[in-house]
Amino acid sequence: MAARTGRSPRRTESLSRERIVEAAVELLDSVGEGGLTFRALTERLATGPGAIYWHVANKGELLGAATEGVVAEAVAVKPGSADAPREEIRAVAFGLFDAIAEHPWLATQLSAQLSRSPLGMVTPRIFESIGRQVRALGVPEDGWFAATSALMHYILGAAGQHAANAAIGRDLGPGVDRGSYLDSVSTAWAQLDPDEYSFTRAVAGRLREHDDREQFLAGVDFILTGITSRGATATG
Amino acid sequence: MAARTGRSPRRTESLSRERIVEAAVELLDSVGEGGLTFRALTERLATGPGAIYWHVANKGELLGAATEGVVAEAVAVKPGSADAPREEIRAVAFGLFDAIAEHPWLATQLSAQLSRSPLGMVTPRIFESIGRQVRALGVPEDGWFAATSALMHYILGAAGQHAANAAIGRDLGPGVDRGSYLDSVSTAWAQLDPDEYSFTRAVAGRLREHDDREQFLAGVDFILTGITSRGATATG
DNA sequence: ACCTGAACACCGTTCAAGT
DNA sequence: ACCTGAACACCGTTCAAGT
Repeated sequence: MAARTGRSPRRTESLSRERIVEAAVELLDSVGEGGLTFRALTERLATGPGAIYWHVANKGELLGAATEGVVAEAVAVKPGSADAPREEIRAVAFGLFDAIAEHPWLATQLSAQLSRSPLGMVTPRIFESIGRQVRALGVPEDGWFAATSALMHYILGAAGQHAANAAIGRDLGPGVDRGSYLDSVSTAWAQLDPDEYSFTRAVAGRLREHDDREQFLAGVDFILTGITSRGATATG
Repeated sequence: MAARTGRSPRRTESLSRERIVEAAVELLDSVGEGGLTFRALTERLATGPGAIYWHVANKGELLGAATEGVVAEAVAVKPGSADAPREEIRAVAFGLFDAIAEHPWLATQLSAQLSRSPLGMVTPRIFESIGRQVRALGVPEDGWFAATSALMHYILGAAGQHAANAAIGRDLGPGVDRGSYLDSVSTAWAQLDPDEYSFTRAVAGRLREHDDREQFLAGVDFILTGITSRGATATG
């Protein structure tokens, strides 16, 4: 039976960049962005900080590698599928949506990462998987760049914000479920100043009913409609 | 002439939450997100950390207040204007776009802030200014929430990513201008693997030519088209 | 009520020394 | 080539003490 303890201190495999990044992802997932420290990492890997710095330049690079790994997995095309382009774009969008929901730290990291290095591989990877479907959609070539950029920006932005909202709902403690959390926000919106917030008050009820994924998809579809509608590719 | 030195150590006005937030914004603008430390803040305000903690609970609250102040200014409706709703939405979008371009730290903070407190005033403020125009656009009531959310998500997401890109261009050092930076990214994209990145390679040239604001606006217009096209408000 | 400033726990990173 | 672990500079935050 010799049950393995969850976190045995002995380290059999030697350290590697791969193992370090893996541990970083686990740490990010389990304790959040603030929980990824070199102290926690050295403990988990049963080593010292110097050993980590031998494989990784600094914390930023480590976060970059963690982000790239998770994103690569998320946007990977499922081998069998050859859906219509619209469906493929929805699939890529949901792939990222779910990845961010599963790894909430991705949201922050993606915006940080896209900024730090468009020369890195994260942006091209996402851009490519969306762009291929835009092309397949029959968008004229001079509209490819604008269409793909708009989709990518929306998907990353919206997925990040939905994930952030979901994270609150999760961290409320055992007594509060998602429904009652949305209720409280909805109620707060309904009590805003009637002059300054007439619109927000009017839709406060929708907040309670809305489905995150459905709403995320609605945005993707707005853009798809805009992209494929006649004349949409004209500039200016 | 008794010229006032830029940063005299004597502090005439007494400390206040307002002055602290103001100094935080200045610090964020001038030295970036990493530059906002309580050390730097105490020096600038000629005081001790305890004094700041008397007015502000912690660093998170300080960042929240800085964000809210700048956003409020950005989305404020210009009194004279009564443009068509489409133009108003473009104006709100550009207001946020420019605010983020001017205060790059806003991008990170907005996603952090929207997440931490939809009960706060940042989200409703943006939501309201966009939503009023959506209503004026004649979108049927059951589509208001989805349309406004999609626009808000796109605007915040895309503006943040454009600003991040712009920030790189800015930080390249005196020798490198924006044009040659885009050239280098464009060249890197053109050299990606032809099988894995056929689309990205094909549009690499567009990267060099593209105008950030124009492209940002194109995305807004895609969504506006999607929102106002027949049947767009039908759910799932 | 408002401010001072030393002190605390913790962080990322370095580096001489080991194998 | 790869790892150890003490040490360094810096961070956010606290709190007894002053006015």
